[in-house]
Amino acid sequence: MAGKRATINDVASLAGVSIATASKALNGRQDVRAATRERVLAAAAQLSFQPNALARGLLSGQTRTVGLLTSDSVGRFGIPVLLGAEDAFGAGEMAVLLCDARGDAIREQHHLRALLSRRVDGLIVVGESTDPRPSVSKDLPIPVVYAYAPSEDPGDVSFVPDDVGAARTAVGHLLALGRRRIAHITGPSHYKAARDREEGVRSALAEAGVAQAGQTLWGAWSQRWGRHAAEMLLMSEPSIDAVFCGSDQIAAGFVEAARERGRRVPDDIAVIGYDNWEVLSTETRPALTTVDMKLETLGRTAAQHLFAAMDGKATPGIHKMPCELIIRDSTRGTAYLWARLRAGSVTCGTCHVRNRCVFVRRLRAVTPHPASAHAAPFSARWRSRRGGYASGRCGGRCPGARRPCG
Amino acid sequence: MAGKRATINDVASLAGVSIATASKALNGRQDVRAATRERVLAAAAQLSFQPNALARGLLSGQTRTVGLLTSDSVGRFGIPVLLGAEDAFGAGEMAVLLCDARGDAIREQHHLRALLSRRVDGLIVVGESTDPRPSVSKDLPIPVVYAYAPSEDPGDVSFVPDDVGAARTAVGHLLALGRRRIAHITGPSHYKAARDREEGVRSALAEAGVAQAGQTLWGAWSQRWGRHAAEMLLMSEPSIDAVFCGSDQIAAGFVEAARERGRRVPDDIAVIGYDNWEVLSTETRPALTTVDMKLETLGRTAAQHLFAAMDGKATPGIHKMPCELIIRDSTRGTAYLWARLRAGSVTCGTCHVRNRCVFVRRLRAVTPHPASAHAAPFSARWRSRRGGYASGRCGGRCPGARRPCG
DNA sequence: CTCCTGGACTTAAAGGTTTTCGGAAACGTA
DNA sequence: TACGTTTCCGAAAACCTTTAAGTCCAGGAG
Repeated sequence: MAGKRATINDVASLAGVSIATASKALNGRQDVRAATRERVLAAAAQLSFQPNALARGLLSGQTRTVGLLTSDSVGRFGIPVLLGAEDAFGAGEMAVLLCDARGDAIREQHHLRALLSRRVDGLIVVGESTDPRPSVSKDLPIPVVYAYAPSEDPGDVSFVPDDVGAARTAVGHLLALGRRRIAHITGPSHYKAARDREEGVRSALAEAGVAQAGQTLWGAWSQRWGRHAAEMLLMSEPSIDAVFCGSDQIAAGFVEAARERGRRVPDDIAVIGYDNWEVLSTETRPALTTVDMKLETLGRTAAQHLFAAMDGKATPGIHKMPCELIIRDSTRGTAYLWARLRAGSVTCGTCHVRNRCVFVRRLRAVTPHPASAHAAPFSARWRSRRGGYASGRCGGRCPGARRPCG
Repeated sequence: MAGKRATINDVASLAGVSIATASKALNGRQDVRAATRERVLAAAAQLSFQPNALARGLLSGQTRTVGLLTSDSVGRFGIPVLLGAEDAFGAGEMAVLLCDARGDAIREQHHLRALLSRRVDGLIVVGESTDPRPSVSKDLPIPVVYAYAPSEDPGDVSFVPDDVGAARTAVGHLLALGRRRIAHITGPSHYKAARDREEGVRSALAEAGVAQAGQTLWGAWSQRWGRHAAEMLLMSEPSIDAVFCGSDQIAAGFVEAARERGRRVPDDIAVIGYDNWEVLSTETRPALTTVDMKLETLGRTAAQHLFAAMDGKATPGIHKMPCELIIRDSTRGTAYLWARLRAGSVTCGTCHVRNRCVFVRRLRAVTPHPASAHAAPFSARWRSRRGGYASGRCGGRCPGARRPCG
């Protein structure tokens, strides 16, 4: 801890100029001789002067600070959004004031007042589910953007994942693999996310003229429900060859129970999860094909639009952000991959590089529909060195991969 | 969005008093007639006046804001600490300014300057591992507290989990269960956390005069390493009856591989994890006995000590925070529980209530050493209604339980 | 009557910075 | 010398709130 903090006054007197000149020199403005500026800068460095953001903000009316109001940051969904937003802001000179209301409206009002009194330049409200939430923007002197949970007021700016589209893509993937007996297990029906995904499933199946295998099973988001549902489903619909699950937890439970019942994944039943919660999706065997909601991107986009709104360029409405299907071993099969490859939109589920994975390149080189190209690029020796868990990995040779695969 | 924000000046003139009187009325101070105060308050409400925290802070020199500097909030460990801290601050009128340096020292310096220029009253630095990190507190005009990762400077205030003690407790639990062939699988040896836990294991075993089964296996924190290590260990030390794992991921991998090799958990081998990462520890079968580092408590404590430090009551040094062993099915066995019960420190792994779980009460009532009391309170019918996964749950009847069990 | 007391209110300063405007000096031109 | 222009710098206002100090007045005591 040092003593008193230096003010521009101290800098000015040390440099032998007035505070006005010091201010101009420090802020790189005109009307200061080079030699004088030099002197001021030297004095500032000597005193390790830090301009007082409070005084500056008081004068300019801008604090270069935004509020991040979350209703439940314990939830897994708020965090990535928060990080994406922090990322976008941090790139500039913005700071983030974090408030967690814990789902309590009173506490939310309290935090809102605190943020307002701190004169934040903008506000991001991030929710814990995709169900619409009450607007806070009424009569607020600053722009507000909603992330993950949209505002009930369509005049507000909201960003949500496109659950309907993602479910449609997922089911399309199963159909392209040739699966025709497709079941759907999901969470509680009072979640809009569950209902939206169900809508996507229905629409994709209807479009293909395929009937759903059994009824949609509504339950919880948990692994336990996945196991339970698997038992019920395998009893009532023994002929299913694919399942779309509303969460990775459900999918992990399903895979476990199915295996115990003697069904192989993906050979007998292809399984798709949701959320790309990596501890589950990449660590279970087989690794789960799953929907990644790109929540960090969503948060970043929300932050960028908040910037735009602070410049007066608001874009009202509920913006649906595209999700991405991450294809892994639980839907191994190449027909669909091949089609996506032509369209140029295959992403390696491990290294996250588009069209670069050795696996995909090999696939392109060999044949339009190789029967089991997925594990092909890897020699038995290489696989055994890796403990046998390497199938579908690209062996770390992807150029530009974020992390080595395998 | 409303127009211009009201200042205390507007309030004063609307109420027909001077700004000094308005300030006094608003802040509930003496020397204001009741009727006048009434008038001012009404005016403030009418204009929805929010005092400008900037101006207030400029004058008082206190912003009632603290900085939270994290080196990697993506890590699982930073988040709970952050939440605990936010919790402690939010209870007062403090706000939290969040900065994520992403492990980059340059960026950290940048954020530090930004926080300083915003005149935060204090700073919490939270790290992503328990390895000591460089101090930032040199010549800082504000108090700093380190959470999870301690500062290299022993003169700073740091809070870290007591990894040594937790490992000792965990191994003590295994010994009390009668296990004598105890192995240890953990993460990379360049992690202080791994080395500390190893020290705890060694000390507990030495104290009991029991030799460790095989060498400590150092690897990664991943599920894959758990599987791999299990294969190696079951080959080289087939007689093991317990394993202490450095993380829940390792433990989950171990359980999976052990089961495939025909070993039952916990009957043949008792398994303990670390972190109490609930998606793994409660959802795997059997649910994992594991060490909970109480990171939220750690964060809260750090925040409280920051308050104290802001009052000049700093408590330098590295404070080791106690961890808690959460006993679940993967070490099912009652001898040890019974001993802990006498000491009054058994916590139900599901509902987190001390000594209240039906299981524990039943245990107390029946016999000092029931052979299989764990599943006893549950009728076969109740279990089948629950899908058979209910063993060890208390059936939701715990008084004061945070959430229904089972 | 004066003096004192205390209550109710106002004035003014302070806090640190930015910005506008005016002043002074230097220089060139008539 | 007189005057205009350019360059550099300083004085002061502004931002909004809090607070110490001061004013004013009514009422009580002497």
